[in-house]
Amino acid sequence: MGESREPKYRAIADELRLAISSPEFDPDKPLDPERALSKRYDVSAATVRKAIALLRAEGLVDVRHGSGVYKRTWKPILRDATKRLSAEQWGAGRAIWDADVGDRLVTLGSLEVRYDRAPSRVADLLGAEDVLVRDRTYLVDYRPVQLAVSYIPAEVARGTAIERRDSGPGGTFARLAEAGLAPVEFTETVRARTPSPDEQAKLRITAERPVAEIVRCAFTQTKRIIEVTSMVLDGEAYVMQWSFTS
Amino acid sequence: MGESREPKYRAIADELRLAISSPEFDPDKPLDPERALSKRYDVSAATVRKAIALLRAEGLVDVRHGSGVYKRTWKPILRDATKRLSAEQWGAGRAIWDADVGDRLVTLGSLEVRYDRAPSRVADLLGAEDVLVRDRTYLVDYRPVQLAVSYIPAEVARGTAIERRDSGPGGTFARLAEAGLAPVEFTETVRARTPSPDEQAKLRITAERPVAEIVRCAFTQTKRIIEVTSMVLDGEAYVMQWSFTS
DNA sequence: AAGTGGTCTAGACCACTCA
DNA sequence: GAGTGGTCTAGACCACTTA
Repeated sequence: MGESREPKYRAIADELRLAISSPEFDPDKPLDPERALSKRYDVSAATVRKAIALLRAEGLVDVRHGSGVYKRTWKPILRDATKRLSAEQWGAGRAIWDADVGDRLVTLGSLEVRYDRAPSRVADLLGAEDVLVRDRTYLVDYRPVQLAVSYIPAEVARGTAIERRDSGPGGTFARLAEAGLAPVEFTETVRARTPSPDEQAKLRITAERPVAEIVRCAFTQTKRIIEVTSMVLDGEAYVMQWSFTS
Repeated sequence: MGESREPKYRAIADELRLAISSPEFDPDKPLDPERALSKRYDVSAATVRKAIALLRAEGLVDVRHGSGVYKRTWKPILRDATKRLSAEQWGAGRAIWDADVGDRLVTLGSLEVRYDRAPSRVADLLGAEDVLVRDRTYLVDYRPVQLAVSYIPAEVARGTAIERRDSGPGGTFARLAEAGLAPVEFTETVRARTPSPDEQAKLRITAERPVAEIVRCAFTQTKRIIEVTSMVLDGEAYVMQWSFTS
């Protein structure tokens, strides 16, 4: 009996998923520890671990080494790239996912500004090797959710507020506009992938959890790429949105 | 000696990653089998498996049960949502990733058309419970890379070519236009996440490999949502792109 | 100090592919 | 049938958190 085509670790993952999906499940209390689950389901510890690894990849639990496995409570952040364009008119109040609409406290975790050589791909896009690099991390509720690195040709940035940590009201784009190089068109290129070891450390996620990588090119009126930004977002933390006309 | 903060399975993954990254590595020949690697590195089979699981999540290898582990050779497909708008002018020839520009053979793997009840979220968006569902799978090189499910209010689709498997020249949108319901504005909402068991089976990927879920709402001139499509893309197979103005 | 998750071993047996 | 990956066991020891 027990048809059991499904591996044990998947069956256990299914049960745990169901258990924590209840709204009554207290997110401040850990799940039963691995050893207890191992006894309850009468399987080896390794099998329980595989089940938990699955839930972890799905973003349903946070694992704290030495402490326990906790239900993850997280409302994703809505990143609306084209908000200024049309979101209020077309998309408002019609969200598919239960996401916060940008009003959540997104804070700057760290910021480093330096002159450097651009990575070859970025250099190709910008048509410049020497660049100003603005490298930063964003936090929500003290949790890192996004890495962003911007590249601007050094000749453009030199002597402007762009090279200061605080680039002033309106930020980098406002300064570019003042220099007659206002970005008017943007292209965002996106991949869903697994994080590099470096990104895992900075975002404090495991190798199994997906991230979205967004590379944004900002074009001036003369179709010159004036700024390139590479962003890496914790996949579970964000919902991204774009609007466009046919 | 042997500082070795790095777990063995990561070190082995690093070595294998390096080995297959060589352009000379023959993608038609499998890597050395697990048992051989286990001997070579003097570790248990489980440790080798963990290393290979990592490469698999990164999309670097394809594992064929009973056959072996193969280097994955795959150029991602460029999905340019706003191509008609501006890609030729602004983005052309300036790609960050080495992607095929849509000319690759993307074929229909399966297509099912039926009338049904809409999932509650879709019903909310459409303002209709009874819908025509167009459910399809797309292949590239005989490999499933995308699942797409479209929902159109039943009252709109009934009696038009939309309810036929072949919806005619220009497809569904052309038929909607003929009915005076041309989609003119689109909102695409995107998440990077892990696939559900069903999606894993259909896309033939494992739970660790990320997918991108895109929900597209098509608006008519009167700001009515006339069509909702949910797409699930193999994250490693696609590069997505959007363009917009400030 | 006690309890948690993280890594690892040395096996066993099953499911699948391929010549 | 020989060889491959997939699941699983019953341990051991280490790293980290909490009190």
